Amino acid sequence: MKKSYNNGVEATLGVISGKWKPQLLCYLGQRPQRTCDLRQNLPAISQKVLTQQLRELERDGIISRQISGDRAPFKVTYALTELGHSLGEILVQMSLWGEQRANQVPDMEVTHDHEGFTQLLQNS
Amino acid sequence: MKKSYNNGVEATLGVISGKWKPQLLCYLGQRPQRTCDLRQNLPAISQKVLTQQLRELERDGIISRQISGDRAPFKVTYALTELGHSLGEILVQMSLWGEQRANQVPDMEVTHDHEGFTQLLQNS
DNA sequence: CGGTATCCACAATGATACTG
DNA sequence: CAGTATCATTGTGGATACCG
Repeated sequence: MKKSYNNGVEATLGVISGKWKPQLLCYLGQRPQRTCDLRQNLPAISQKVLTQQLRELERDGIISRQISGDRAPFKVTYALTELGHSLGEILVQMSLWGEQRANQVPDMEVTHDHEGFTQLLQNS
Repeated sequence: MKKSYNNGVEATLGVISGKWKPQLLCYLGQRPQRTCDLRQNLPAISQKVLTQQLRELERDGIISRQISGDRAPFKVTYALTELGHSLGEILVQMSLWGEQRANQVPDMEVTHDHEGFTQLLQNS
């Protein structure tokens, strides 16, 4: 069945929305990473949800998945695709806007700055 | 309690994510609107959820709410704030990215183009 | 007209145990 | 090491009735 959105904003949100996706995109923007690397960067995520979010990003063409090894233990590496890199400008802008906003609202904080996402831009 | 985000992207998503928020921002970007106007533009939304999403946007400083009339029936008008307008560039970029993507994926369509959001930019 | 209150359905995320 | 299966929990949105 055909997926229909009212506007492009919703379509984009459909790709980057997800509890861990911004962080995953940030880390993968720096360099390709193995599953265990991602788990180390995100200790709080469960195996199931990590796989879920990665599968969705892969299905949407944002990241690639490459397996090496013929038998367990396998080595799986995820990397941003060209389409993934094309999200760079949007993510940087969103990051900057969110940071500015957090600086103006007392009860809000942003723990990591936008630098991670700017690197995503450069590597493209 | 202090709301904490890992990065600015999540903070921004916290503001614009919501089933009807992109459409609400699009319509309010054109001109201020009364509740009944919004309901007419969005026939499928329930009263409860409409109020919910508007309250959240108001709490986040994206829109303003003005009541006129001392007794029922009241007249309530919503309008984008300056902060709301500052989302314009991000929304336009997201809209464009989403449209391009829909053009490349067979099973995806975007029914309204980005023009609505560009008007949001001009009125600021 | 605009909004609230209640109750309900479903989607998204999480915990845990298990597999090749 | 990476992933799946199952079940529990939570959050978001929807249906309906009612209020000033």
